Amino acid sequence: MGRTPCCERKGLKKGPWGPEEDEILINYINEHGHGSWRSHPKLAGLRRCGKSCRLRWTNYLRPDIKRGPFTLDEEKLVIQLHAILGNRWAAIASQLPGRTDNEIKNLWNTHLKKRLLCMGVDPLTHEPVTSGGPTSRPRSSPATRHMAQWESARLEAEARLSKGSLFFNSPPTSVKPDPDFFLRLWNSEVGESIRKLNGEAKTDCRSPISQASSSTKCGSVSGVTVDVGPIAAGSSTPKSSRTEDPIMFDASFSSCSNESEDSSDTALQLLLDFPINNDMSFLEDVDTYATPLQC
DNA sequence: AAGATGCACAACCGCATTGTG
DNA sequence: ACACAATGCGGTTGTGCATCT
Repeated sequence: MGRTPCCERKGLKKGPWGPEEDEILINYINEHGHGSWRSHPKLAGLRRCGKSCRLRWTNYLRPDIKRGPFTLDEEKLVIQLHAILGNRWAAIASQLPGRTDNEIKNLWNTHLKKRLLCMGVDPLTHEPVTSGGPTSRPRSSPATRHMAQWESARLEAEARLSKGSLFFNSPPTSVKPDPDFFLRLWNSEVGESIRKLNGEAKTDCRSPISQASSSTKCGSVSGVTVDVGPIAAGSSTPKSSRTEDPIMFDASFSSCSNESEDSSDTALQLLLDFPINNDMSFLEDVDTYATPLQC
């Protein structure tokens, strides 16, 4: 579809960026804004393609990027969001201020995936590994059980959402489950109010989201007010679904059947109940689970 | 000490999506 | 409605560094 070849012109530099190039790019963007990435390198005097400039800026040079290792809260959040969203790194990154999709992707591929495997949890499905997988832990460890429980609720909810128009009023052709629903749910006032209720009832079992939101390290997840999107339109892409229409969401949410409510409640409840202080303690036990040799 | 191996991360590639005329 | 350009995104690769043998 009209894909434009990148770096097709001869003489464009590839590979690692040098400090001079970084400086040129930063100076140019500070002065002119990034504008059109395509015309950028030429105007800035860089022998790079626009795509390369954009990537360098968004993944490395942007001033709001948080460098340094991921905190435990951030890692927990990544795991939970991955269970909801799958490999949608940009969507996950949007919940972690200062972190880039590339960074999260790398974190997942180099650390978290292995650690989940060591825990006996399939990093793709977040289900327990059934056959003698690469785990030395009992398959029925609390973390495993809870993840399986969560996954089963999620799948159940997705199945119901996909077959029913009750939730989304989606066109008949749209049978794909919408994982964004959960993200929107997390970020919605509904989710927040339930989190609050949950927090009052069980202060020790707050979701990592709310925990992260109260943490100065992890930023402003709860600062997001309702961002629920056109559920009725059944859209599944983050960009197109961001219409910020809480009323529509509330209407859909409150008009759903008891069954659907049950499933979303179950899913949300599991999110809220996620045992961050206990069952996910494996994350803190880096020495035990970090290296494959010790699995 | 030197080579082999593994790991972490930056960058690239190519497809998908969105915007525009 | 269509074609094309621009941008976004996820998968993959390359490279430098650290650790191991």
